[in-house]
Amino acid sequence: MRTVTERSDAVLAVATAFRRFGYEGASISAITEQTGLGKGSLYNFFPGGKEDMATAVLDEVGAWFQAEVYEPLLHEGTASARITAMFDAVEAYFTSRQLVCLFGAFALGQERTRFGEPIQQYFAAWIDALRTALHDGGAGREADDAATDMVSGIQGALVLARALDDISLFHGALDRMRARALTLLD
Amino acid sequence: MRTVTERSDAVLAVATAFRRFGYEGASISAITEQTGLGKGSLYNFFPGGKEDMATAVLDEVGAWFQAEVYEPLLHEGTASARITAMFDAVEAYFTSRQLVCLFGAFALGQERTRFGEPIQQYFAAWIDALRTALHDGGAGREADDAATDMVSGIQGALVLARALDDISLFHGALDRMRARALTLLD
DNA sequence: GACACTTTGTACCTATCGGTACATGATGTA
DNA sequence: TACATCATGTACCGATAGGTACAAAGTGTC
Repeated sequence: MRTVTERSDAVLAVATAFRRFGYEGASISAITEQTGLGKGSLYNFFPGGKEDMATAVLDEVGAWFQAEVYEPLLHEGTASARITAMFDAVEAYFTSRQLVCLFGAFALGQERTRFGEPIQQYFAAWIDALRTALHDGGAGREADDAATDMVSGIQGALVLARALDDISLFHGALDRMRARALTLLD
Repeated sequence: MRTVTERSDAVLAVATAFRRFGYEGASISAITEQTGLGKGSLYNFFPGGKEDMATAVLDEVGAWFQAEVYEPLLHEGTASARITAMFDAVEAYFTSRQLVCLFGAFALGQERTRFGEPIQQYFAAWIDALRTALHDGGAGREADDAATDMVSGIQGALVLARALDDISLFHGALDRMRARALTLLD
């Protein structure tokens, strides 16, 4: 029997493959095995091949962050509630995805050349939204540095937690950042 | 004319190739072009092939950090001088190496499986040495978290500075960490 | 149930992958 | 200067890379 898939499901499956193998390490046959999709399906959904797949994956992840992280940071509730919600969302997101941020991982390799624009956009939008929330909460001049430090701190925590294979390092680092954010407000 | 190289020079050249292309992205022919060494030389110096090259590179970098960062953190001068020296050394090191920490980059990809042990060793030794210096300087119970936060913070700053292609983000982040370290001492 | 359209598996292509073999050239030591 | 040792370039290998072509099978619409 032949199972039929839609593109949006394929994107999610391919994202998992990239998280596991990296961009260069994800050969088409590795993607095939990981996702259960044959070459026919992959090249049907992504006519541009591997680069097309990666673009679609980055788009999907970027859209998710836009809707679930950046937008809420700008609009809903008090500043401290918005910032707490950001940490909660991000913690749950990466915890369920092997502690891999594809944008961060791509930034460290030569993939940065190919996908520089979406990578830049992802981090710039994140820092911008967080800075706004911090500013709204009365963080004043510190908002700028604090926003970059927190986004950077999350990336560093992902690296270290993976390196030492200890997820509690990730949770601990986020807890301390949450606490620091709250002291900046009030 | 034939130019003759020694292994230690080859290791440094190969390291540059891995920084530029990543482990999976560094094909033998790419390494050949980047380093100027032919296959004959490469497989003479590194009989085990690519994995052998990476092991040698990680060994070299690990030894450099041991001698230039961890040891000084444990021995020479006052705690604040030792910690300042660490930040200076690390800042100069990564600035002159395209803002790539090979251990961090490998930790984010599937290379982690292959090189898990040296990766773990690198970060554990770093955190340990820094914690000791902070403790010596009177940081008390905070020394533990501060040490992991700083090592993690450096990794995050590398990611973010590369992602936004803005080296000043790296310098700025390190300046703030230096300042924070000093407030923990005294 | 006919028909257009999308999804899927398979066979096949060329280029490049990592790696080996080995003759030739350079180097240091006696 | 003879000789052992180490470094180097080149030719070659099978396996796999990413990608194409296309016929068969599913799916939605009327």
